[in-house]
Amino acid sequence: MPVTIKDVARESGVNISTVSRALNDEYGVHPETRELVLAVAKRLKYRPNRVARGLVTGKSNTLGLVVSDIRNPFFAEVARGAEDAARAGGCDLVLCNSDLDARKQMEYIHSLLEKRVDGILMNSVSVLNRAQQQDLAKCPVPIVLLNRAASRKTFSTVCADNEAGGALAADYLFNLGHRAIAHITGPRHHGNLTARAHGFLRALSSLNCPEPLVLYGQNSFQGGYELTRDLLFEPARIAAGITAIFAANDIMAFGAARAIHESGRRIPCDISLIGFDNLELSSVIHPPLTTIHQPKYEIGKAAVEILMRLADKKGGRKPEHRVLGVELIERQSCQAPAAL
Amino acid sequence: MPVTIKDVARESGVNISTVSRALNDEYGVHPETRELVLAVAKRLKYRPNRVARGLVTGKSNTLGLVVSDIRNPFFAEVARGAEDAARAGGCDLVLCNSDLDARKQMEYIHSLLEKRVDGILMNSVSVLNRAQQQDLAKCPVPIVLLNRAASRKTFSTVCADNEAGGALAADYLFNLGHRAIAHITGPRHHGNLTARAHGFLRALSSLNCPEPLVLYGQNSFQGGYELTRDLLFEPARIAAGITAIFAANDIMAFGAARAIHESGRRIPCDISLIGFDNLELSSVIHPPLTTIHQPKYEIGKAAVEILMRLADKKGGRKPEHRVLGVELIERQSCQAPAAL
DNA sequence: CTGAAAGCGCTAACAG
DNA sequence: CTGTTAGCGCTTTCAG
Repeated sequence: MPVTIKDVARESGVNISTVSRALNDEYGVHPETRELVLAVAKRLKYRPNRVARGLVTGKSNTLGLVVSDIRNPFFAEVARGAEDAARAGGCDLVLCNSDLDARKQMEYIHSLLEKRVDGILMNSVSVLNRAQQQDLAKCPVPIVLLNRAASRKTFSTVCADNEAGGALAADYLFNLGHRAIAHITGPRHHGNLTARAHGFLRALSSLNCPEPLVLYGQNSFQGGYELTRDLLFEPARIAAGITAIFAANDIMAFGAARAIHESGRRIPCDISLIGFDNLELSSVIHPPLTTIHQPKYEIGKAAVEILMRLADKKGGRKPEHRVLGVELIERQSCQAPAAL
Repeated sequence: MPVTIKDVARESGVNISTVSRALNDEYGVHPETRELVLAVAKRLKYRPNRVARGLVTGKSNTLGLVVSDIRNPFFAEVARGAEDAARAGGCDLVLCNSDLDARKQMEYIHSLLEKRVDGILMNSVSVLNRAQQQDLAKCPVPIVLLNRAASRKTFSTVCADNEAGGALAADYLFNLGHRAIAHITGPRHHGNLTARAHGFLRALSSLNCPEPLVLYGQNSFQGGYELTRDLLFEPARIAAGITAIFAANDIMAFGAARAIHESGRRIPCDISLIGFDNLELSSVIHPPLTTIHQPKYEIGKAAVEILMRLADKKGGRKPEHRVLGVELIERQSCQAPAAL
């Protein structure tokens, strides 16, 4: 039904390969012929069938993006960066939500491969078992891991400098005068969060600050809420004198804020609170949250750029690793401790 | 490089068309042959090339999703619903961010058509000029408009019952005892917001409530903030006695909350605030926002279902219109006015 | 039930 | 510079 290259060829009295060249090549076709072909194509509203082209070229100009859940504002931002970069490079992005489920994730990967995507962006590989990871390693297209440190040699990675971010938070709180600090974070072994904690603790210790209280829990609003509630309500807690809290991410910080409010304390007068991520909402809550900015958009963008470079040359596809800088965004959730 | 249907055929000693049938058809092939083929396919780790298949069948099993910005949590939720439904139906979803820019939007549409998507979900068509809309109308694949009332006969639509939502807000505030109410909303002519305002005003008037103050501004955090600030600070404002505000959406409500805080007033003691959308963040802010829930996930899901049904039968592709219900989510940002 | 053959729409040598 | 000829990997008649 739609008009094909053949129609254009017939209508302009040339061979279809000439049409193809006129439409794609920069040269190798007489200017006049090209003009003619282009004119006819336009008149006929010809739209090349990209799947046919893909079949012969072996490239689909499509990238796959596998995130746990696009509703997570972090990934939404990454996705936007990725999509913009993909579009700039002439690629489409297909969206997959894995829910961090290994089976689902593998299904998506295979589905993407069947569609012959040119590359895949993925936010986590850690839920996969050994066999699955090896399966992935011999994937025919390049894969870049979002938000993962450069551990696995087989995949490219893009992530923020989590350790530096942790250190930034430490310096800031310390310089404000805080000495009794708590850090609330997710599970004990979680690549990014662990790196943040590490940077935080190291910076504090090099500042000769008393060791902070570190609480592990769920990496979620609820987790941040519960951890903080425990911190503030348990009378036996050493935490009695805590003047500042560093939450491993903004979501947890939101939970912490709720718990702080409920305890009748105020931010920042009674307790300073600092987060990590700089989600858009962190400027929306009251008081606006001071936090460590992660370049989410740039992470997506960089990942796609790596992917497209890798997809281009069939040869040297050496994995590439990129660590992006973070920065402190000072808003209104921190101040010097009351005691000072 | 990857293993093709030909390899499977050779390896199992049958013709490629038999392989094709064994893999796709439910019948018409001898059970033993089928077993054999399936076994060989598995052993060889055969993955059908879906673009090749698409070329001959004319279907890509791909849907396009064009939203203004996936970072808008509303669309992220819609996208998730759409993706889940698409996946359930064996389709992929390609993500496009139009920024509500007409040119970009048309480029995406054409790009999607070149990829031969089976259908398109789109969140707005109102930025397009007449010619562009007509162009769209004769699009070879079905299009469903998200979040649009069933005005245009040419496209299918899915949206929430905005008017009913506005009425819900009105009843709630009125029953709480509020009589001096303000409604802050976006531009004067904005399909959804207008419908909300309409439902709100109508319900109030049928309740014999004094007419509320309606303020038009930007449909954004900033807009909500500025409108509310004007409302609270302008001494000349009739608004002196306002006890409740209905914001046309949660984002504006967040802005309003900020302005209210800054004016030294408290929610809900001094002013009640109700939003619309029920974004996830609305339960995160302090105090948790009472709002009208819109079934965002379901909107995406319904849209994809319509699309897939329409894409299936080449024949009767009558546009379909669906209006989904809304509901009041009572949290802590509203109470009876102090005067009572 | 299975094989042979045609062809989806396009690109890519290879001649001319 | 342009036409001819092969396919890309698969589905789909059409015979057998």
